[in-house]
Amino acid sequence: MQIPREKWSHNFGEWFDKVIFEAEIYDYGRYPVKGMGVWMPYGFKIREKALSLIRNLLNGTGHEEVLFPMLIPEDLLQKETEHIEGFENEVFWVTKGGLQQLDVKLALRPTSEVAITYMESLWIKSYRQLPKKYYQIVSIFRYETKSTRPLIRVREVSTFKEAHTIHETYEDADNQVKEAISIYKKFFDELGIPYIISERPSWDRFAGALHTYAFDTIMPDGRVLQIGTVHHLGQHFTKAFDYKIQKADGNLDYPHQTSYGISDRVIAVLVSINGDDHGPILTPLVAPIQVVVIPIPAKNENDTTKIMSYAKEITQILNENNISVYLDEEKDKTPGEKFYYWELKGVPLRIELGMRETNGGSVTIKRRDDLTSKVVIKEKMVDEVKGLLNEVRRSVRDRAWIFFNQKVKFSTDPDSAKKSLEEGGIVEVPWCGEDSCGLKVEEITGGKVLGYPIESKEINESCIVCKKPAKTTLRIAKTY
RNA sequence: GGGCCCGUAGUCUAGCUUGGAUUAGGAUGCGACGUUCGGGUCGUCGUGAUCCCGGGUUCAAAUCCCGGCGGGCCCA
Repeated sequence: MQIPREKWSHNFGEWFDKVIFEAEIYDYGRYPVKGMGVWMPYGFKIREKALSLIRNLLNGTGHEEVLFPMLIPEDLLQKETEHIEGFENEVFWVTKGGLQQLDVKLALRPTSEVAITYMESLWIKSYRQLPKKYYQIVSIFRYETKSTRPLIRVREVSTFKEAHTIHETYEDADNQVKEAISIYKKFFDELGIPYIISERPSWDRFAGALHTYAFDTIMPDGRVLQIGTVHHLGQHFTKAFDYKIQKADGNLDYPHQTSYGISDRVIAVLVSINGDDHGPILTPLVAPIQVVVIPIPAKNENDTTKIMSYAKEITQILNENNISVYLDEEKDKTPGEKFYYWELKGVPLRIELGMRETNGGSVTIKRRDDLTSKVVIKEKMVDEVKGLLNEVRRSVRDRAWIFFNQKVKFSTDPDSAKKSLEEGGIVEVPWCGEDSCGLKVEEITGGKVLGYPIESKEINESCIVCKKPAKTTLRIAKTY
């Protein structure tokens, strides 16, 4: 049996707000500052699992975790004019200390390029110290004025996983960009989040970047969400700081940098991507509880006592085998009520234990994703549970990719492109490579340009706007 | 950037147009007791609201007017 996905797909906004609130993931809209929410214990655990995955990936590739101050003085932020222009409308400022007006305003970091470049200029003087790869997981702030949304468009991104690297040459930085992309691929693959990677067009690059590559995914309602970005910064920031290093050949030159980051949105996607009308289905990798044990009381107290002690035994076995398990002993709730509750929490597997199982020395294991159940004897339970956790993980990931791939389409004329956009998802159109045509595409289709593939595709089509031979495809979508 | 809608217990909501007696009603949640328990059991009792904030009109404001704050939607 498949739980329907009506509300999930057709009424996604409501579904999402309800789920993160009722599943006690993120309390949004009640804390009295616009655009800021509270991570509740259950959500915090999901967040931690995702963070530990990215930490492992970054640590394993020579990145070192650091922690910079949250405040950046105005003069530092203004070192790089293009950069500040890209952000100036959305910076939060600290202007007072107590009753005193500050001489130098302090910005709540919107991102950390300038802060990190400044310190790098003090720490790193020679090519022999390069490459250097730093990262930090911190809050960043953006003064969004309207349409804030929980986890998706917030004023405080509370888990910005930002990496900053510095290199001797352009090529070294370019290779770092490739490594970053492969790290992010692994990250999203592990989490079972489908994505498409595009190079952002010139008018939509990160302020101060030579190249911006972005990971985008498609939400249940068909709108596209940016979930990760990788920037080749070139010498932009090091020049602004007039920061040179000694190169291998003895000359002094500005080092090259990259930066890349992933926001809270990854949690929004984790919760949404595998959902159905009963709630989310958390991939076992991030599920705070992988297995919930639900005892089914018997007709008489004596038997019920037996069932309860059997349930405890089962719970303990799973626990000892490193499976995160929770026994729902609540007496005043009926099993049915518990089923709904734990489905809303997205727990991937549940074990139902009644008189049948207790007498038979067996367990009934039910999958959250398709509600199929399996009865196995106690001795085989641990292997079976581990197998099923992997199975659920694989199966929700496949399902997510199928959903995603169905929503990526190709159009050669504006009308059908526009029509496809209305249906949601990403539309690829042939493009000559000119910015003017790219901007025109947004105008004639009503979509937003995501960018173009990193490896240009050979296509025998003519540009959707100017009809000259197309060099590549341009991806457009309705975005968040 | 332009336009529109909304704000009532923890949550959802009735009441607002036509101001006054509905004790601001209900559902859900929460607590207690009992009853149930292989997909949201039922009943009784209890708990819970500065009707977003400030000002104005009025004998009288949840209700009308103005401002603010907050939430949402559409267009660009």
